[in-house]
Amino acid sequence: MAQQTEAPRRARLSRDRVVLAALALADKGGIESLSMRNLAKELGVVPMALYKHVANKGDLLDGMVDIVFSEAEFPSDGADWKTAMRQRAISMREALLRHSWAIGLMEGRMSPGPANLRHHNATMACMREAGFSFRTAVHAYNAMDSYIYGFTLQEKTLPFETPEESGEVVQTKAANVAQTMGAWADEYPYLAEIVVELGKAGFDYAAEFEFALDLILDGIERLLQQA
Amino acid sequence: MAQQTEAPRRARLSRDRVVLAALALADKGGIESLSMRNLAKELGVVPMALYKHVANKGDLLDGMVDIVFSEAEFPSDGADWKTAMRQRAISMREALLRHSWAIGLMEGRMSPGPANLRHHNATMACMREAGFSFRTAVHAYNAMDSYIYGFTLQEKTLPFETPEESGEVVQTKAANVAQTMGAWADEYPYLAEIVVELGKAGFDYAAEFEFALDLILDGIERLLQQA
DNA sequence: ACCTGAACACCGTTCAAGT
DNA sequence: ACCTGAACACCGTTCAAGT
Repeated sequence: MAQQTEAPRRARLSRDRVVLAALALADKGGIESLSMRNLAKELGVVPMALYKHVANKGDLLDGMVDIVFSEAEFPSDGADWKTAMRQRAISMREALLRHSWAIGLMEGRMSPGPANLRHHNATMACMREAGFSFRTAVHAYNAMDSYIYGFTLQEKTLPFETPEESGEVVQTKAANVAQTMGAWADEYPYLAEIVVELGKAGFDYAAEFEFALDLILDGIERLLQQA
Repeated sequence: MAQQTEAPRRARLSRDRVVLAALALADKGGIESLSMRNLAKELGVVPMALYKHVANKGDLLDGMVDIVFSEAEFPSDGADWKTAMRQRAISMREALLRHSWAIGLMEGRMSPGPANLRHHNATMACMREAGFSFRTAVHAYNAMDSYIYGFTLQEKTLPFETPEESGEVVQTKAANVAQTMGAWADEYPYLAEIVVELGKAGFDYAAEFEFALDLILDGIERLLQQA
């Protein structure tokens, strides 16, 4: 009783609490703001207390990445492969936008978590059961994931804003570009076109994502028809 | 004369020497081994000496990224768009493999260097002059770059080795996967297929890259025929 | 003009100690 | 069993001083 009122804000630590707090911290301030020391402060604890619940910072990142996988939809049994793959891609982009620090960490970690395994297995299952050969399914999976990771990687850093937002950031970059181009602006007319046109109209990331996604899905569909 | 023999290994610093040494350091030990302090040591100088030649670490990275752009081929005037784009993609992948620390930094920096500007302008020029509309050229450029960045991002971290190499790393991951899967191995048959098949046969990254690259290029070509 | 040295506010992690 | 405190070997960068 006395203990409970003495430190009411300091619930017992656990691996889940540590990993979820780390995820929230990275979402808010970016991966570079996630330090063991900052995380400890956020949890009202001394840095070393964390090491009772995660082995080290890499183990912490493993846990965070698996939460991101758990947020991405995966194909359910018997779904039409093309709509299932389309939905998977859109859902994965959304999860990666919510947690953009995760993009470069999704495939590289050596200890994949349960959500990771479930996701990859379900995606391969969907393609194989739709009639794709093993090798063609690998090609198709590679094409889609490379596109998803690459698109979100750019989306996270590109300065072009969505049509709804102001063009403030674009104008900063445009100013920098103009400065760098200096007197040679005439040398780069097509680059100027991009800066001007996308600065004016904005950049609809969701529509842009789906454009090339459908281009790739149509290409994959053709592989199935040939086989 | 005396000065020259007194400190023969310590040539005058310059921005170029600093940036090139930083690039070599990142290539050798990864971006996490590139610190201002390590770089200074490599150049036989005290950390603070670097700040006379680069404004800060971000400015240093800007310089490094532009060197990577300078190593990637870009379409020359009047080239056939499809072969030029194919060659650009292959050359960009090769440059990114040599400098894989750069993948997430290529498009985000706010102060693009001269090689960066030249590359983007030449690529847009090639598409526009081939008859693509501005919007379609943007769609196509986005599709290709997302794929290139995403593929190399995975290639840099994926544990599958090329057919020529031993399967050592794959077996480490396979062991980890098996351990995580534990008694539920039967739940993930399609994942097991990947681990077993690619563990046996290896993964031909260059061929895999070109497979989906051609799929995308064919899709883009169809856009031109429709317009 | 260019380089140095000391200092400040940070990192991840180990180790021995407290409760 | 869980948390703490001090310490070690690191970061990027500022500021005042040297040559």
